[in-house]
Amino acid sequence: MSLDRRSGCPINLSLEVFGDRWSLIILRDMIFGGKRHFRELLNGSMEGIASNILADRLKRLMQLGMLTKADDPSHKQKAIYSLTEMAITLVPILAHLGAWGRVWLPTSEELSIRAELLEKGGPPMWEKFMDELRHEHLGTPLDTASGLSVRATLQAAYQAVVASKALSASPAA
Amino acid sequence: MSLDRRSGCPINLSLEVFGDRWSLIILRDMIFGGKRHFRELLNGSMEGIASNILADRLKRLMQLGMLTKADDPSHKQKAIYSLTEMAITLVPILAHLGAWGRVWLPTSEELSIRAELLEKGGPPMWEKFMDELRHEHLGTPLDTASGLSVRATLQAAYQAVVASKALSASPAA
DNA sequence: TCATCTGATTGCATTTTGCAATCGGTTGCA
DNA sequence: TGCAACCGATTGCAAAATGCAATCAGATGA
Repeated sequence: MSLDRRSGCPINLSLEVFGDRWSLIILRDMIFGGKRHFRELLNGSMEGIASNILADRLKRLMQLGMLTKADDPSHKQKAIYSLTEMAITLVPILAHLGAWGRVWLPTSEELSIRAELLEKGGPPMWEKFMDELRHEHLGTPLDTASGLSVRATLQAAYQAVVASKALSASPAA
Repeated sequence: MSLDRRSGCPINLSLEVFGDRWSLIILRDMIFGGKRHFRELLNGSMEGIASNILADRLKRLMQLGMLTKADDPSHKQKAIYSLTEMAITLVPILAHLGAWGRVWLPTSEELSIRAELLEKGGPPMWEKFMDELRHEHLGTPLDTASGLSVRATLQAAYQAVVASKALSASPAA
């Protein structure tokens, strides 16, 4: 996990940033899950990252300029991690990645509904989402004043699928 | 490099397919470089992959359904690797990845011109490119009969930058 | 007071990687 | 016919990365 710089190829350099098994997972949880704290990332992700790997990746992502860290005013020990613009602009890549995975890989229905929605929303939805992330993480004003946030919309769709699956599994209570 | 299936999340599953340092590099060289043989991939890529890693990744990508392998009729020992539709549909992801890397990472000018062109071309150019790849690798007919192939276009742009840089480096012969 | 939670760190076994040398078979050329 | 060059790999080995569990000191809440 060093900074080789094997070549100046854009694809290669991108891979050197997040071409490992965990960096993008962490960013995914921050972007789509709204996770900001070490413990949230440690326990919250389904994949179960180890704490030493998480610490290493957070440090690395900060060195690379993808994250910043700040003290949480509400708790002297708590650190808040924020996405930088560099990380926020990964949203279209994550959207494509999710769309591709949904088509070609054995994704679970609950988890792929969000990828489907994000794909259907297209660039306008991605832009709106990035604006919301900038507001959350960089403190920029939200110019588009619209009701439900993209994250909440995606989460609601997920909950709906989970609920409907639970219902069909046990039709009567 | 096993097939964990840590979770059914589309992004996670995608990462389990090409979330390592070499798989996407190999696919990049096949897609953009037109490489089809083991030796071409071994010696052709700037990053210098080791032969055992290359062999391992080719095997793995075949198991995952991203590549197929066939005998080269012209040479009893030669194997030809082909992209499957699953791999060809990575083109938009590679385009986005290149575009992102070009903005945020210290890419070399020669190598980033292709990413820039591919980004500017947008989905229509990607579709044309994918059609050409299907023709090369899957034998499907080329419905759009247009002059220069996308790969040749990108390559020409690359050569032009290389030539202009060489000129400005040594103005007179 | 004291259990719990905070962001980590340490030690250790396992796995993956990178590198160089090598393999048996094929080909093209003299 | 000889032989160097090339074909797609394979092997051995050292170094690095990973996964896992235990642990840390300080802060917090009851």
